[in-house]
This record gives sequence, C-alpha cells and structure tokens, in this order.
Amino acid sequence: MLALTKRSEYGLIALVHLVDRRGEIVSAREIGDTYQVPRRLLAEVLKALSRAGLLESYRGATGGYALASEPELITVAQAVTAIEDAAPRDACESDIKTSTGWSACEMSSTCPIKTPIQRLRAGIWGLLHQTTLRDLAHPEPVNPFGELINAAQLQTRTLTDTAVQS
Amino acid sequence: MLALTKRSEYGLIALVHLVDRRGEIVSAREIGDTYQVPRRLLAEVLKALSRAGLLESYRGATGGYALASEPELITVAQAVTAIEDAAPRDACESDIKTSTGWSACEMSSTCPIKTPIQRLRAGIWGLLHQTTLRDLAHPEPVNPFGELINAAQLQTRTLTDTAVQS
DNA sequence: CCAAAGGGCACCAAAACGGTGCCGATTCCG
DNA sequence: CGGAATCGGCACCGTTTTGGTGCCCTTTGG
Repeated sequence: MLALTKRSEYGLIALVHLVDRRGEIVSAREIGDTYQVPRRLLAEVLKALSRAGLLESYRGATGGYALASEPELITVAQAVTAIEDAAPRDACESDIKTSTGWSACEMSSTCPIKTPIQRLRAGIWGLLHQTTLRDLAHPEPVNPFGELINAAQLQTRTLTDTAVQS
Repeated sequence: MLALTKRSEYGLIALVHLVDRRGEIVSAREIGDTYQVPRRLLAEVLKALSRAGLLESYRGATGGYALASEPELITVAQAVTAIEDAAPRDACESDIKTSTGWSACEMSSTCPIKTPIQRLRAGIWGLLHQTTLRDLAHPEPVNPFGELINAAQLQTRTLTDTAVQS
C-alpha cells in the first residue's frame, strides 16, 4: 500500500550502483553480493530493466549490466514501471480502451473521488517521474538530513502520459 | 505497489461523502449503497477511521458516522495510515527503537539508496499529508481535466513525523 | 574447453488483500 | 416494551501479489 516492492527497491539499488560504476560492466553477482540482495531475484529485476531498455546487458564470461543512458535521463517512474510488470492503476481508473472510446469504471457516475484519486496518483507518479537516478545517487556524502525533494510543480498528467510501458 | 488499496479508496470515498453531508450523521449502509461498495467491508474501514479519531461514530437505530473535524484538517495521509493497519514502511527503513537509540537496517552501511528512498517515500507521504479532504471534495463540478496538484515544497520529514498512528 | 555471465521458464511458500459471517451492545421509534 | 437498525468485535476464507528459487540453455572471454 503505497510502498515500493522489494523488487523495485532492489532495482533502484542496482541502478544507483550502476551510476557509481558508470562506464564499467557490472555483474548481477557483484551487486547482489555488495548489498546482500538475493542474487537470483536481483537477476530477475535486472532482466526486466534490461528489457525495458534502461540497462544494457552483456553476456558471456565478463558480462553484466551497464546504464543504457545518462543517470539524469532515467527516472524512478521508468524503473518502477519496468520492474513491476504493468503500469499500476487503481480500481478507479481501470478504464478500458474500446473501439468507441473508453469504458469507465462502473462507479464513475456516482464515485465522488474518481478525479481526486486520479490527481493523487498523478501527483505521486509525477514525483517518481521527475526523480532521476542522479537525484537518487549520492555523488557526495550527502547532507545527513533535511534535504528537499525538488517536487515543485507536480503536474496532473493522464496516466497514459506517465506510463512509459515498453 | 504504489497504489491505494481498495480499503483506502473506500475510506476516501466515505470521507468525501461525509464532507458533503457535513453536520448530518450518515450510516455505513447509506454510503455503501450509494457507491455500491461492499457494505460489510466499508463498515470495517469506517470503524478504523473512527478508532483513529477521524470520524465520530454514533450507535443505535439512527446511528452512523460524521467527520470528527473540519475537512481541511483531515489529510489523506491520516486516512490511509488509519485504514491500512500500520504505518507503511519500506524494508530500508525498518529501523527499530532500542534502549540506546535506533538500530538501522542491516544494509545501512552499504545500501546506496537508503536515504534517497526515504526521501522518495517522504515525498509521497508529504503529498498525501498535505492533501486534505477539502482538496478531495468537489464542492463545484470541478474542471473536467487539467487541475494542478498543489504539491510544491514537499519537505523531507522523518517517517515518525508523518505517521500519525493511533 | 571451461567457467562465468545473462535469458527463459516454471514453480513455490508466505503474506497481503478483498470480502464475509456471526453475534453482542446501543439506541431510536412506534 | 419490543423490534429494528445501527455500530463494535472477532474470526474466518479464497484469491492475488510478493518474495524467492531451480533448472537449463546460450553466450563469450580466457
């Protein structure tokens, strides 16, 4: 409930690690060992990130993974949508595309918070969308406490805009 | 994964409904029937909100629920933490209070995104924390699309600040 | 050739989620 | 007074999601 899954956490850990090791090819084993994350599961996550195009994978004996692009171009939203198999959606927004248009949620006529909940979700995803790997990475030791999240101007976008599903 | 549970949705629906009916005492039945939400489950959610002090409950034949305070004083974060049984926390932040202080997550020494993930979570919860029932309610028909979420200046707070658990 | 890497697929146990049943305590209302 | 309707508490249950693993194949550097 409004928490990242372990998979996503592991994925973000790996991504940040790859930011630190930029230019190199890093194996899943190294990442798993470094952070004591189940190697096998981490591999699954890395595969997902790779399939989504966020990572480049290299096979063979000295294979591994590397960022597919610059840290500031990879957003948390991208990572999470890549790792979680589908774009997350609340029941309220489980609209389905039809030939004619969209069939909305059954409650849409009466539900008093359909739009507000969508705005909430949009806000959350806006946050994830604008947070890049560079924001997550810690180039410098980082102030122990009290940083600001540069979350100004979260715009309402339709989910389809933010869902950068492969 | 980063989605509200049905319980939370139902709770928010109910809360918004109670905003509309402010001053009155509204039964769980009415709300459930209005939005076609499983009455029994809704009742469970309302009990939780009541226990958390967000709602006042009245028993007896004409009993029901009413907001315990003004809509602008009830935040989505409060509602969600009340409905979801516990304050949500990522594995990363499962610190435990001890006699001496805090025992941090096992990975803390190595985990490269502990603080960043906390900031993410703090950002999300900041958003929920600053969104009140008045923001969710729809006094006017609401612009069909394109509203802004006033999510400027999400500040990093420690989870314990935002977790207003009963 | 072999070791070490990723790729694919299937599978599993445990937890979370969505939902329900039952019964007791209150309290209005006829 | 006697329902009837309400909230309160507790237990339960099936399904889905999560977290995690096993196995085997392909690729590839040394």
